[in-house]
Amino acid sequence: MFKLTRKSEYALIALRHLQMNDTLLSSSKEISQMYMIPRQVLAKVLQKMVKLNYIDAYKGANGGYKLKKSLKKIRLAEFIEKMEGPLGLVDCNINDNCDQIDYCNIKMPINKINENIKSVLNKIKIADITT
Amino acid sequence: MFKLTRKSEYALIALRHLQMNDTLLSSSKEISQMYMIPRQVLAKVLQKMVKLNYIDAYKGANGGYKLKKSLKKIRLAEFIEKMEGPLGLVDCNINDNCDQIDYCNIKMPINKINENIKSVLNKIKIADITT
DNA sequence: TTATATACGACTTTTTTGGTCGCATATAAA
DNA sequence: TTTATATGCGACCAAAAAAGTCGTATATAA
Repeated sequence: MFKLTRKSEYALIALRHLQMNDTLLSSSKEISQMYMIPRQVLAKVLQKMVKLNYIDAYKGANGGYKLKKSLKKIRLAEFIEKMEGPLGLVDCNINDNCDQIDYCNIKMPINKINENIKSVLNKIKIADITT
Repeated sequence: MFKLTRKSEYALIALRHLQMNDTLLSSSKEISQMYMIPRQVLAKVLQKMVKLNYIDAYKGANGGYKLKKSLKKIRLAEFIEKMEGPLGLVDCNINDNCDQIDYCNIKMPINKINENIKSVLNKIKIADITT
């Protein structure tokens, strides 16, 4: 209703783990076991972060993941949006095929709130919440 | 993922309508038709707002709803929490029977973010987004 | 060559949300 | 006092989103 998906939680947990083990590689197996996260789910989250250039992947035996970007430089709102789509109080700001749009009396003001929330979340860096 | 439920949207739309028609009663039928909102769903939302003391209900023919509390005095975060449960980035802050809690490395910092978000949403009054 | 890692699409299950139905109760007005 | 029309509410069903699983391909260190 007004919270992150589990995938984003897993992502944050994984990022923190990678940060703490910055010198070595960490595999999805290792992380999933340590934090009781379903392996395959975590794997996909990690793969997504690879694509988003947050982390690097190394294939093959002894492979794993490693931070690519400093967590101090990743803004929270940006991260959430990339991981789980546009953030905003209501849908209509995002996908504009809303039946009620002609009758809706709260669209514009809600847009302002969305901007406020984004701005708050963008002042926060991932490192702020994992350190 | 990070937005209001439709019920809260409906609630906001209804509140605004009631505000504009402050002198008379508005029925759920009237509001549902005007904004293309399913009648029964809206009815429940209105009933909930009655229980929460935001609006007054008048039964019987010519009955309907009327604002009870000024929208200028209702804080957004408080409203959202009462309408759809605790708000926060992650569940674990709320319901503490989380399997991962012992292993989770982000709980406390996330709590701070939750407080930030709440504080932002609490500075906003319903009237701010319906006027 | 084998064991072990990532990559990824298809699929299923579970949970949450959205919406419907039926019936009880209250009340204004004919 | 009957009728039409409102709210109140619990049980139920449907749709959508989120969470999790499975199978298979590919890369690579030992």
